[in-house]
Amino acid sequence: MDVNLANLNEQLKAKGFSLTQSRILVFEHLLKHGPLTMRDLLIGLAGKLDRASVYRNVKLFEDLGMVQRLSNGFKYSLELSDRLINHHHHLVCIGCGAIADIHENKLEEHIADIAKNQGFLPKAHQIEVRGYCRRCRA
Amino acid sequence: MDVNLANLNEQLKAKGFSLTQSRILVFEHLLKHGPLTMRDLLIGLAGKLDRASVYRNVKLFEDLGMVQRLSNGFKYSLELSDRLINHHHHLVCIGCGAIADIHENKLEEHIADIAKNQGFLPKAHQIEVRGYCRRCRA
DNA sequence: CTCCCTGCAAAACCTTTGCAATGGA
DNA sequence: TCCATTGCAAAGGTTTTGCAGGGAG
Repeated sequence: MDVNLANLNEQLKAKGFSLTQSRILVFEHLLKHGPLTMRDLLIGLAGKLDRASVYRNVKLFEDLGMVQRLSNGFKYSLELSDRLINHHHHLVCIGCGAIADIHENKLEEHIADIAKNQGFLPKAHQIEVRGYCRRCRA
Repeated sequence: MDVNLANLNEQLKAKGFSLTQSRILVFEHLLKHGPLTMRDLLIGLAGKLDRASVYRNVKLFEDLGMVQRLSNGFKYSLELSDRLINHHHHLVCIGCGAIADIHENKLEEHIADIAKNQGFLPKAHQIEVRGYCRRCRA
């Protein structure tokens, strides 16, 4: 069994849920296609799985902390959570659309500190910086 | 006229739109109640204004850059934009949906520095921290 | 064999749109 | 007055739910 599917199985069993074909399909689709809107996820799984089951399983995965919802402009996307993929943020160029990653531990700590100072228990966060990349700033 | 209403009027007139009772109601509701879900905005204005007009005017305000959407899981909240109120970010409670503001100049500088270090000219950014507020962390 | 899980269909929401009437400048 | 704007009603989308049958353990 694939290491990631093993992970899914482990998470489900730990809470008394079953490893079903439906759940494998949803999980593998997210694993393969990265951040997806619910709409694209439904389209991608159409014919293999009922809409209701997609919604129910996405909700379950979220409750288990295996899937997170990201803001993506005004839309929302689903992706496997930080526990399963590398956590990072993005610099998005308004000029050419290029996307660069941000990996900054100090920034992560900074945000965690601010949340704690307000009595908040942070679970996830997202940062998006929009601007011009080196080539487009001229 | 209230200084904020004057601002609304100015923004509308600059693009050839009218200052109507409906628009005043929507604007004042957002000004008074801070970040609101569309649902709460509709409820708050029920009886004074038709749903369709709320949607149409929120959309207009967004186009004019006077209102911005905040992600809140799969939902979203609306608030007056940075041009009208101070620039800030949000702590969103997964438990009860409460939204608290973050005002941290050091964080702003930190993000600007990271962008610059990658040759990036930042124009805008958004940060969202999701977790549990003091009351919900129990 | 026993429930949990799924598909189906309908219900419940949420958002947009067409049109005639109204009201702002 | 003139045309943007509104309310109404209906359509179009999205998400949730009840229930009976099917699959995992």
